[in-house]
Amino acid sequence: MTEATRRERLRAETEREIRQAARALLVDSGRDAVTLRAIARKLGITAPALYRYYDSHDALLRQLCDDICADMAEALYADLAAETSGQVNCKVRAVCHAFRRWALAHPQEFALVFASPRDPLGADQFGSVFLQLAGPLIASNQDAKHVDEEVPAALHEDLVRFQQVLMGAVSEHGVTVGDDVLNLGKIYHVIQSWVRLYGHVALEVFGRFPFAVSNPEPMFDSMLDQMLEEIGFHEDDPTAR
Amino acid sequence: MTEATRRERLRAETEREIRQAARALLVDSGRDAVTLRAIARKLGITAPALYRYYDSHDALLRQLCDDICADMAEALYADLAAETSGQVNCKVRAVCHAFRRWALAHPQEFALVFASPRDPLGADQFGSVFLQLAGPLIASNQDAKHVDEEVPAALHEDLVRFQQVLMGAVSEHGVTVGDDVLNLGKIYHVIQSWVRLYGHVALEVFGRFPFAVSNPEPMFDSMLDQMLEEIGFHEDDPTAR
DNA sequence: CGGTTTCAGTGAACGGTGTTTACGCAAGTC
DNA sequence: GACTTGCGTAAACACCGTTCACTGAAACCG
Repeated sequence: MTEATRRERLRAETEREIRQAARALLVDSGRDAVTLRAIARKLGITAPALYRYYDSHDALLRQLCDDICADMAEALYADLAAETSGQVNCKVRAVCHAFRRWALAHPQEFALVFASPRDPLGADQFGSVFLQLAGPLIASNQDAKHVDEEVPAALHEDLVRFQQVLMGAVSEHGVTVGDDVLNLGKIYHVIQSWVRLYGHVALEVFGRFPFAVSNPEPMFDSMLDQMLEEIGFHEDDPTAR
Repeated sequence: MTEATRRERLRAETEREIRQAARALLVDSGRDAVTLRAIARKLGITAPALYRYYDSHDALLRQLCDDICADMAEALYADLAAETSGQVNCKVRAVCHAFRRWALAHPQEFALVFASPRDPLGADQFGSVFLQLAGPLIASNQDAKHVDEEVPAALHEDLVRFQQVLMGAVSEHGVTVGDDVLNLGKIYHVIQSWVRLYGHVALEVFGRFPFAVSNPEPMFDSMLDQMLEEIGFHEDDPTAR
C-alpha cells in the first residue's frame, strides 16, 4: 500500500502534528504563544526534538505563514466556485468579499502573515494569492475603457513587468488574452483597488478605523461598488461571458 | 529656579533617558530589541529598576507608541506650516506627503505603532493624528458638492458621531463651521481617502506591493490626485480662502 | 541472521527574557 | 536626629531559543 517506509510515515505524521499544534497555539493565544516548547508540550516531546524538523523557530513560523496562505487561497477558490452566476463582476465581488470574510474570521493568522517581515523586497503573500485569482477575472472583462495614457509614465516599466505575471496567471487558468485586453490602464486600476481592499481589511481586522464603526460591511460594499466601477464594470451592465 | 525637588528632577531625567534608550533600540535593531534589560544596560542600571517607572514591559512599549505618535504629529504640523500657499488642496496634499515621508523615514516606529494591538475597539492612533489635522483643512473647502444621499444609510449614525469629533477638532483650531459644510458625504469621502492612504503607505513601508515597484512615488501622487478630486478639490480650482 | 548506519528524541546546559521579592541606602520630612 | 519615602540592587523563578553529547530503535547491508 504505502510505498513509504515506516520511518517516513511517522516523520510525516509528526510534522503534520507540529503544524497543527503551532496553528492551534496561534489561533488560541496569538503569535507570541507559538513557542517551540509549547508546541513540543502539545506533542508530548521535548523542544530540541523540533530541530529535527525545522532549522529554527523562525523557519517554523515561516512555514506556518505558508500554510496559512495556502489555506486562504483554498478558501478563496471555494468561495469563487460557489458564485455560479456567469457575471464576471459578481465573481470579482465574491472574491473580494471572501478575502474580507477570511481575514475577519482569522485575525491572528492575518496579523501573523501581515506583520511578518518576509524576504526583503519580496512580493506580498496576500497580494499574490488574491491578485492571481482576481487578475484572470478582471482580464476577462473585454469592454473596459482604460487606455495606457491614464497611468503615470514613471510606472510603465513596473506595470509591464506585472502585466507579464498576470498574463502568466491567466494562461495557467486556460484562457489566453492579448495585452490589449489586459492593458496597463486596467492593471493600474487593479493595483489601486488592491490598495483600497488591503487598507480597509487591515483597518477593520485590527479595529483601527479612526472612529468606532458599528458595522463596517456597508462601507466595504460601497467601496467595492466604486472600485468595480473604476475597473470598468458597470452596475446595469451584465458583462456575462 | 526649578521649583521641583531634586528627587523629582532626577526622576524626570531618568524617565527621559529610558524613553530615549528604548527609542534608540527600536530604531537601530527593531521591536524585539527593546527589552527591559537592554534599556537598563544602556542606562547603567539593572532591569528591575525600570519597574519604578513602568508597570511592565508592555506599558513601556505603549508609552513608546505614544511618544512616536506625538513625534509624528509634530512632524506633520511642521510640514504643514512649511506649506505657505493659501490653497487648501495644497495643504491637504502637503499633509498626505508628510505622512508618507514620515512613515518611510521611520519604518520601525511605523511598524510598532501599526502592529501593536492597542486597547480593543479603540481608535487608530495614526488615524487620529492625521485626520484631526486633515479634517479642519478639508472642512474649510466650502464648495464641495457632496450630499448626504451618496453614503450608505447604515453608516449615517457612525458618520454623525465622527462628524462631532471632527467638528470638535475644527473648532479647537479656532474656526467653526456648520454641519452643512462638513457634511456626511464629505466625511465619508475623507474616510475612504484615509483607507487608501493607509493602504498605500503600509504596503510601501512593508515592501509588500504585489510586484516590485521601483519608484512608488508617482503611484502615490496619482492616487492623491484622484483622492483630492473625489473629496471635492479640482486641479484648476484655486479654492483659496 | 548479525553488524552497522541512520536518525528521532532526550537531558543537561548556556545565555537570554519578564517579573517578583527582600533588602540597602540616600533624599526628603517632621 | 529620627522617620518615612523611594530609587536601585542582588537573587531568584519561570519561561524562552538553541546547542551538544547521548540513547535506542528502525533501517540497511553483507
